[in-house]
Amino acid sequence: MKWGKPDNEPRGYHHGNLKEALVRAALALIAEKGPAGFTFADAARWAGVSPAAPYRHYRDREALLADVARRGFELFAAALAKAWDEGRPDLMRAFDRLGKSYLDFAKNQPAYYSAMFEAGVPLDADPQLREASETAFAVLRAAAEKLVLLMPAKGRPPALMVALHVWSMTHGIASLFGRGDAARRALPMPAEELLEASVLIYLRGLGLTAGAPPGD
Amino acid sequence: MKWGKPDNEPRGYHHGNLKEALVRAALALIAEKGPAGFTFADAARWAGVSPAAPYRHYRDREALLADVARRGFELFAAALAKAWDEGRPDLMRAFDRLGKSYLDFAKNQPAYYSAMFEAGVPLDADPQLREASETAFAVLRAAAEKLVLLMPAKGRPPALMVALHVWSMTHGIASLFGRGDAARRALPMPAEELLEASVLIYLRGLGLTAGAPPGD
DNA sequence: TGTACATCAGTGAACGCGCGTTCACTGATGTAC
DNA sequence: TGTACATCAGTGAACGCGCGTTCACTGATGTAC
Repeated sequence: MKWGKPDNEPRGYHHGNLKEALVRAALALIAEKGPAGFTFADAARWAGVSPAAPYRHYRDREALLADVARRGFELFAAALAKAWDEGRPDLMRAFDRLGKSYLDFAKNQPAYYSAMFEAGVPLDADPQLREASETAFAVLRAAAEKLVLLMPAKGRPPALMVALHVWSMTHGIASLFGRGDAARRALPMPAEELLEASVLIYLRGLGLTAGAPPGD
Repeated sequence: MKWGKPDNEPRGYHHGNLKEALVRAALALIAEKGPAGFTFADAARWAGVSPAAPYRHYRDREALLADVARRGFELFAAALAKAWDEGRPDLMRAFDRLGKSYLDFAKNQPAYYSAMFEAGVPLDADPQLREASETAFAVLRAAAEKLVLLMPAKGRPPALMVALHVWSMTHGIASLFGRGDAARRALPMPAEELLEASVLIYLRGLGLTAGAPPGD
């Protein structure tokens, strides 16, 4: 599965799209061996260029990884925003979609997720990276803002806290059970259901749902 | 901080305690540069022996890491069991201690925590590793068992699910905000408080607390 | 208590390997006129 | 439209380095008698 390589049709002296190819190489290699499991030279080999070529596009391996993380956060933010859809048709349904979309991303884009949260890329490596990560979190936060407005003003919890809680639950599930690799634990139920139940119980704890208690 | 090395007092031909020293070396190096950031040779150097010496004790770097993870889970299980203390003096207080103890471990033993949850060590690398990890989780599960018994039998959720929920929340917070390194996000409140609030809201959602809503 | 011997836990030199990085280079592309 | 030239994006050879791993070895320790 090397969609970065023209494989048959041999390319000329110039690759033409090496930067993109390197990103794809990084993703493929992360998926295969984890974020620490590949080298700059590997990426070059995967893209079918000489080991010196990547230096035209990235200062070093770190910079490539940071770029992958940045792109990941941008895709992530877009996916979350689309799922949230400004809270339509109603907040509960939209919130549910938001959580599922988060898990979906972790499951279907494990390489991006890895680069974003597990590769140890410092967020300040690149202002654009930090910005992308904040944009993604802003979606969650905006959703929390709207949610807490459903509560009576008196005992209303800080929206930021609610956002952090939901983020933690979701990331916890994604990171412990979300992916299918060997290091993860087996689960008696799908991760999506585990998350949905957890968020429902949490929201009920906030007084936000009138639903039946779990188990009924 | 090389407590593994006799430093001044030069040792003889035999190290005497190399296995332990290698474990300490791994912990120190993980703390310094992350679980992927050290080599077998590094560990030997840190312990002050030749690069061939570690082979007398571990098949390879993976085996060393797995041993560190195993020891980590054993310490972890002991800490959790002590905090839970069979639910004394009452379940709520004991449960609160349990969560705090989890976060404590993540914060004070980041190197162990890393080896256990982030180094990608497959649990089946070693039966003892798997067993240790299950012993740790069993504490959480036993606590959840007792907790759900407080609920009316009718709408009682599966204890396993409750245990997984709490584990996810805690691991999520620990992994996103628990440690002080550069890759983590800043928080408007201490991680312990964030967790405590989250668990309280969750338990209220289960109908388990009569406490006031947050913010009052 | 002494001695011979087996076993254990280290040494240090050596190897092949792949990595990161640099360098002068060259083929391809774009642009000014 | 053609040509000269600058710039760009690759090459490939080279380097020093540290790693993982092996090997025959040796010093220290434990034990049988």
